[in-house]
Amino acid sequence: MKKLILIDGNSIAYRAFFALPLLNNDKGVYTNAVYGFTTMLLKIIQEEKPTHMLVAFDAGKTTFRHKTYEEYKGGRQKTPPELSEQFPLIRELLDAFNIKRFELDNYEADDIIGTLSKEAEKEKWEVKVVSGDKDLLQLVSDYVTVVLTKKGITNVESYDEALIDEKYGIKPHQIIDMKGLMGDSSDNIPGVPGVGEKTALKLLKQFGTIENVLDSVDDVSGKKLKEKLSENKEQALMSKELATIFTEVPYNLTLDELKFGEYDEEKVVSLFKELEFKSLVDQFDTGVSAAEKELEELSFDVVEEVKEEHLATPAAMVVEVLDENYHQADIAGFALVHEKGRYFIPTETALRSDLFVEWAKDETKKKWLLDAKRGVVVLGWKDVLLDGVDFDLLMASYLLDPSHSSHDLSDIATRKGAKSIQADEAVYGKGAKRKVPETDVLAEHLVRKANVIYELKERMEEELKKNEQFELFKDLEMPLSVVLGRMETEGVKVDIDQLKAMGEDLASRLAELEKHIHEHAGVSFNINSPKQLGEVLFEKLGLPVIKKTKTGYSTSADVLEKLAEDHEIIRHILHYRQLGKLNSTYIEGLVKVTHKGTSKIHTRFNQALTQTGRLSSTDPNLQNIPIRLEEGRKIRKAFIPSEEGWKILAADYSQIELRVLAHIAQDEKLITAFKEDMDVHTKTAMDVFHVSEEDVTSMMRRSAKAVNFGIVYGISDYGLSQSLGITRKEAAKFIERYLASYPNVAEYMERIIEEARENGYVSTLLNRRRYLPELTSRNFNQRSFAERTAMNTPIQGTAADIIKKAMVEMALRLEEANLKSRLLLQVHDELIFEVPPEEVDEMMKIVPEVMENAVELAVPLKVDISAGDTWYDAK
DNA sequence: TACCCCACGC
DNA sequence: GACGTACGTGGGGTAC
Repeated sequence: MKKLILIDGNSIAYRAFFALPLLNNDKGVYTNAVYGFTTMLLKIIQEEKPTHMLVAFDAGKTTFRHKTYEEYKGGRQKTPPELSEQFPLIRELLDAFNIKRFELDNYEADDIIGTLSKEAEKEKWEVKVVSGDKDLLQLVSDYVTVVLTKKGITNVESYDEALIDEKYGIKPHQIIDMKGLMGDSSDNIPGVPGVGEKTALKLLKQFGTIENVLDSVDDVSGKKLKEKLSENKEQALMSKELATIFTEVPYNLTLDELKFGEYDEEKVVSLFKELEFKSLVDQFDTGVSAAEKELEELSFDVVEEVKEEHLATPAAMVVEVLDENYHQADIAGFALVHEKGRYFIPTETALRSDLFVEWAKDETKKKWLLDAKRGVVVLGWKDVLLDGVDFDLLMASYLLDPSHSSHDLSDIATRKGAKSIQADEAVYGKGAKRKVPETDVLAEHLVRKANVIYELKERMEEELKKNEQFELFKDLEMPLSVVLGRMETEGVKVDIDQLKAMGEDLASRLAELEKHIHEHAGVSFNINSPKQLGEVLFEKLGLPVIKKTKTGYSTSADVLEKLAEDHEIIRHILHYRQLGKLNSTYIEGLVKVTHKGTSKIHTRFNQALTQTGRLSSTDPNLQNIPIRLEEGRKIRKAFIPSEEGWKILAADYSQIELRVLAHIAQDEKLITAFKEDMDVHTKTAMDVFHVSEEDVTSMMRRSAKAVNFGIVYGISDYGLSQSLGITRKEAAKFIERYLASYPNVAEYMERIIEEARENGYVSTLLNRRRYLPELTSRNFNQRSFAERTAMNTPIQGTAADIIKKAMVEMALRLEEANLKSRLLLQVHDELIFEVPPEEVDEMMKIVPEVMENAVELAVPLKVDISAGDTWYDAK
């Protein structure tokens, strides 16, 4: 049975505002109406357990009723600003709860509610209307109940036909007749003077409707009343009209769209935190609430010896590893859920079973996992091949909405309205306390997880298909996770002795520098402490303070650069910082994670994290190995092929983002520039400064490059001003000139923002999505940020799509051609391979071919490639 | 342990 | 006008 709750947003907000004292949070934002609204909402959800919900708001000042009666709602007190400023927060709240809200010019919330309640009634849904306004009672029927606030906000009364009859002695449809007669001072509906509730009801009991009353005025008892009725005939009819809810509002919603149930708990909690609704935060915070929730009984078997019957497919599969870093990690246990049953399989039982191992590697046996790469890699380390992965809930969740910061199964389950399960953290503990629990606890938790995966697979795929993201999911990200898993498992070989030698060299130079700096300062202090450094520079040495941070003086590189002239010590400090970074992050950091026996580093690529679709790399991050300064670049000499005589081959896309921009914006000038393989920064300089190629100075090119950079990364005028060392105004002018030079780009920027506002999201070439709810934010910064994101994400995201596609195709090609070459790393626009000497020539041909033809754009894609003995030499 | 500052890559 | 402004990861310091 479907149950629809329709809430009169304005009415409830007003009630809440006046019922509660003016609360505000520490930022001075008033929150009492939001708070009241929230408690009301939660109560309704909890008590009514609706399947569908909608909150309607009044839009604007005038409605069609003003045409009938100019004075409609006249004389009303203006909404207090303390209340109006809370409406955007209420909208935000509803969005966080994934509750549809709706408002429409010319119509009141009542009319929207009326229309939808009639609609739902036709479908025989149960409808509850929530408001503080008695007018709504006219909607009551066999299917529709109206819940009116009594005192305060959570004190309510449900009206059905019987209660209306009991209270008023009339039918719901007569409510409008009652209003017509008695009027409504709050809406400035006149009614008939001298007629109040009592008289109105008496008349209606006798005559039924206003029309009948007026037609039979002669039969009305009381001389005065007769007179009043005759005199105010028109007014009474008009009043009835005004009180009548219009139930044919044109709306573009379907009832199905009002579905309620899946929402982002994180968003809700973070909004509650922002609003300082402490009690609600406690109630909602994931760990707590999930742990407290009663879990439904779920039966399962613990497998003692793997048999055929345990291995039906398709099967949801959990390969549990507690360590965040799954490389060479212990498996805590397995769970399988399929149509034949639910099973927990202890690690050893599974791994020593030939049946299980054969099943795992059988491509035709379909497996559904959460984080397939994790499962594949961890089993790979145990020499168990996992094939036939047919569904990855992690990837599905990420593609549907990358903005969720957690893809913990319990979070996904909550969001998607699946059976709730405990968060891993609640079962395993966190930090130092994290450990494998008792077997029965573990077994049940794993089975529950597999069960959720099993439950959600179809629905997630449906959603992906609806979004036209199924191909992206199935043909790109899923195969890519296998490719990435292989890259991670393969690892990159490092020359550990060379790293250590560089470290020793750095250490001694750092000691030298430290001595110099302390001498210059006249005091011994920790140079790595921004606090101590700030005190030395700005208090002891009295250097001018350029910038402050929240906690003290800023000592960032750009600040220090500005002080370089003022004191000799600054150069040394900058150098110290540079070498210190190299030593701690890159030398010590890399040595720490290099496997002793194999001298290899196994990073993990996070495929479900960035908002744009790029990958990220952790433990260690191999996507930020130094290159720009020679000193740091030398680190790359330590990255070597894993086999004697092999080469490192690096292939990078040239200006892929700007090529993508040229394509998306269909900008002829840019397209031509790329077709002619021009230097794009020089070309930009020519166009922006209106000079010929010969007249482009290095300064102009540098500026043009910075602007192009800004376009690609979506930086603001402020960001551009920082990178060019100019004022914000100048930077803004610069951007303006750029856009004037490339009108199609300017047009694209406008169009994409408009489109994003309409759709609520932007997409890439391969339909990757990013939702941008802040585009309608009342906060200038949030909105501007969302606008830049709207412009930038399709560019960066499409570039990510392209290289991902190239990776998947490259893996296929290597296999087909039976090549020994291996893909090792991806650095956003660059692929790193290790290649046996006899394959170098072939790879130098194949790699660019695959990369350049990954997709077809209006401009050619260009790949630069080179090979060398180390990563350093592949330049 | 959580946060800040700083710095590396794209 | 809006006062904070590409995306990531990681190391070191510091306050709790």
